[in-house]
Amino acid sequence: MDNRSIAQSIAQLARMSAGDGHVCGLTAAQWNTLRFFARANRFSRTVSAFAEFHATTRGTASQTVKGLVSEGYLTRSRSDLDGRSVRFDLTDKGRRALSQDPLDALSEAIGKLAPGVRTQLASSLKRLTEEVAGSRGKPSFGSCRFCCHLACALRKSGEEQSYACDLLEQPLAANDLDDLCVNFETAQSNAAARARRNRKTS
Amino acid sequence: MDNRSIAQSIAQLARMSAGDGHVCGLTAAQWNTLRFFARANRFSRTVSAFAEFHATTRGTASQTVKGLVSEGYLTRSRSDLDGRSVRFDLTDKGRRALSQDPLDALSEAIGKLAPGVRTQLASSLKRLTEEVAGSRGKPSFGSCRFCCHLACALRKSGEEQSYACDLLEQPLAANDLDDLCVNFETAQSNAAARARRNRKTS
DNA sequence: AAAGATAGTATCGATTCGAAACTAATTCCT
DNA sequence: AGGAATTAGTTTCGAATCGATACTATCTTT
Repeated sequence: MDNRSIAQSIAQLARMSAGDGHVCGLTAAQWNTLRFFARANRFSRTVSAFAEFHATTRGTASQTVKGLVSEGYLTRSRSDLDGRSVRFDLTDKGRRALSQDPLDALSEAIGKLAPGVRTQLASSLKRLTEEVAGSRGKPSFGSCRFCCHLACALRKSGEEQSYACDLLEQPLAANDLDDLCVNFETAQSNAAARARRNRKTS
Repeated sequence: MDNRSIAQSIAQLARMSAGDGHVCGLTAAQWNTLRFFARANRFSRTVSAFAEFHATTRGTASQTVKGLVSEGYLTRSRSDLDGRSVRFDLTDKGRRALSQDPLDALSEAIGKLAPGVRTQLASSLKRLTEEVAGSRGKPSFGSCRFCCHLACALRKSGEEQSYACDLLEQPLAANDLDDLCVNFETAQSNAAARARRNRKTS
């Protein structure tokens, strides 16, 4: 099986699963949007971040989000840190809808793989995502847990660890660590970016 | 990393690669169509087979194909076996276009994986495709090489092997064996279908 | 304080898609 | 053999999607 066939089978799998049109009254674009806002952390639940993730324009993303807000799947709230910024959060209706996500057929199939095979698959996909994203100069969206901006500190009192984002200088809860973030960067890509900056200012 | 995240990263990878809009003047739908007609065998290069593969309707598929024919990427020819059937084949222009396929970024990334990892990935994807296709009662599209309808025979004269499709009763060349076919069936799914038929007629 | 960048929204036209209606050829069923 | 049911492909129509562009508001830089 050659590389091109494997690439196509990834595309094929995504197409079959992504909800062929309308399931539960939601379109494919709307499902993708709900999924994103369910997995993104509080810094990333914005129109811009979603547009980048979904590889579309902000205008299109804004429309899709607007539709979901008016149908009660998302709530809209302005940020108090940045007056331009708006954050969108899933409502209960949104969460309930996601429990019928057509993509679950794929999730379940993945669950049936042997544990070792599953882990191997996850790491291959992560690798491929970084590679492809890198080759077109886009950020690759990952979780804080593997991000170079994650700062850990042991609290004086007790054994508890506390986490924070070094870039945004904001605290992070332990169960925030696996959410997607726009600002995700690996140690490598960060070093590369730093080098680029230095070259420019010199 | 949970199953749902893995499922989403497959979707994400496909989206990033599938050509975000227009590359070389072709839309995402058109790229998918060209890819299919490049890989499908002569029994499967039809509107219906493509519609099924691409999880869309025959009407939509017909439109996309018509566009590619009028732009010179595909040729249209009626079948002489079945008066209803029409076969579409890639032109040189079509083949040339495919050499700039945006999906190649993913193919190349796959090529950089270690051989063992790559093989493991391919087999996981095959497994997942069958699983998901099975769960919604759709055929899963595979190559003759692994199909239960492949019949082999050793020619009397010489060591040469000859191949044929048992279902369509048509000869197959050696380099047809890796092309996609609508009629693909594994031994298991064939047995299941046979059992279903027997139950009905009894 | 002015210039520029960034977040989000609104509008327009082109494209896409799915549903349904339609033609033509083939197969199934007595 | 002859009519009903299927199947292959096309066409048409309306809804949804998307990208480009222009626009407002806020923040940042100088």
